[in-house]
Amino acid sequence: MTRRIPASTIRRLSHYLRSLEDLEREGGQTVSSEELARRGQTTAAQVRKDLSHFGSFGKRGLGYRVDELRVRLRQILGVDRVWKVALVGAGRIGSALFEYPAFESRGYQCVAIVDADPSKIGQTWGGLTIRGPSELESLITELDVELVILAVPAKAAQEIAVRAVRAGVKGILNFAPIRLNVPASVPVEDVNLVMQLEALSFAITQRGTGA
Amino acid sequence: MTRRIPASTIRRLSHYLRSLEDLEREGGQTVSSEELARRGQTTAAQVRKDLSHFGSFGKRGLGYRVDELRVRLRQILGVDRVWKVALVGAGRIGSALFEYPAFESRGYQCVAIVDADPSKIGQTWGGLTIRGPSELESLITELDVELVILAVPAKAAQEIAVRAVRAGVKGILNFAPIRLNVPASVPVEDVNLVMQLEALSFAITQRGTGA
DNA sequence: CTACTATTGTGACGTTTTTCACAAGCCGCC
DNA sequence: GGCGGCTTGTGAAAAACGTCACAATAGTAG
Repeated sequence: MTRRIPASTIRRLSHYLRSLEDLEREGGQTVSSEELARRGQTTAAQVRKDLSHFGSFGKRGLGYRVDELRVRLRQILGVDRVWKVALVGAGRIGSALFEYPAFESRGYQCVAIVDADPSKIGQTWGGLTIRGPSELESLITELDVELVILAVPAKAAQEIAVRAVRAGVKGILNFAPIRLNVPASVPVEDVNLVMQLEALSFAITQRGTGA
Repeated sequence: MTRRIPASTIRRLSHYLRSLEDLEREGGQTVSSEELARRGQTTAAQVRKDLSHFGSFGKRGLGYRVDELRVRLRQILGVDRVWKVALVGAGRIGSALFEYPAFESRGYQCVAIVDADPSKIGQTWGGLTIRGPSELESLITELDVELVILAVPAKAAQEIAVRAVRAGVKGILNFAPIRLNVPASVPVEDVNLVMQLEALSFAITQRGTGA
């Protein structure tokens, strides 16, 4: 039923979950793989194959029950609970993230903010006081932080990452444009806007020349 | 020499380019596929295969000349020139992006800012006046905007996208959590932080249960 | 000039991911 | 209860992607 799951499957599951939430708001009771495919920019067979990695959730001839599949997907993705997050780096990006509504509403709860800038330390954002970097480990331990959002300059990122992992953090969302060196048991997701812009300029350039 | 290029290859090229820039700063003259692989979290064979899609840039026995390969990669990725960008949505995310230094330094020049909030229209950011949504098309046409960064709420995103494309925009960096419906000839890159967080929680959850 | 070292470029191979096609199963109707 | 329309779940086929191994070749030393 499950072995190694492709990263692309996970991305699609995430998208199916969003579609199911939309469907629920629209009052849909059941949905077919065909319909999920249409909303997810993929194929019906792909939807069924993705889901089949984890079990069989549909009824032949009928499709999937929207509420049931939504619950199952939330379990699979591990978002059927609250994740405590520490935001490290209270600059522009950090501030934008902190106010990002999709964030809290999806179970990612920011319980600590850390920044190195002395003029920021002690400020409060939405009831949360910004702490200094020296408090990183104690905050993680005491508040049971499992995820760190790393929004600090490249130079500082590696050190923070190592310390956070040592303090017990289980995953990192990394905005610094470097490859973090952490144990393989700690997943890291890189957010790399420059790379995405370059993918755009490549696609546009290619279209003009190549074909 | 070139057919259809995998998206993963493009991502890696982007990373090689960054490594080459680092190497140049460090004063390196030449570099082997081995060294690029080490810095790029991949294998030497993969590096050579990626590059071979576009030509043969190295010297056997010697490796690649850093400056030369950097120039070639910039051509391939289409970043050997300035791209004019319009930022649509001057909220938290838009503001963070606008100040993101990696941005301008890599040839993405923001030439227009648009927002629907009347209290924002007329403000200036770094010498640029924020315009209302009605001016979208004229700004794109008159300033030769080729890329749009879409940092508006989900509800508004689709309409803006269509209008931008009609006005001649060639690519979109989309922060709205929806799948934009635009012609296939216009590449869209989605920035989806929730998806990346869900990939983390999946990886962490899986590690605990599965194995 | 030859031998030796280093490292690329690439065809052959293996693995992973996607697509295809269809039997199995559910539902409603007569 | 049997028939027909739908839609899933899944092996098998195809395609995409990554790895391997090695011939080709640049440079160097003797």
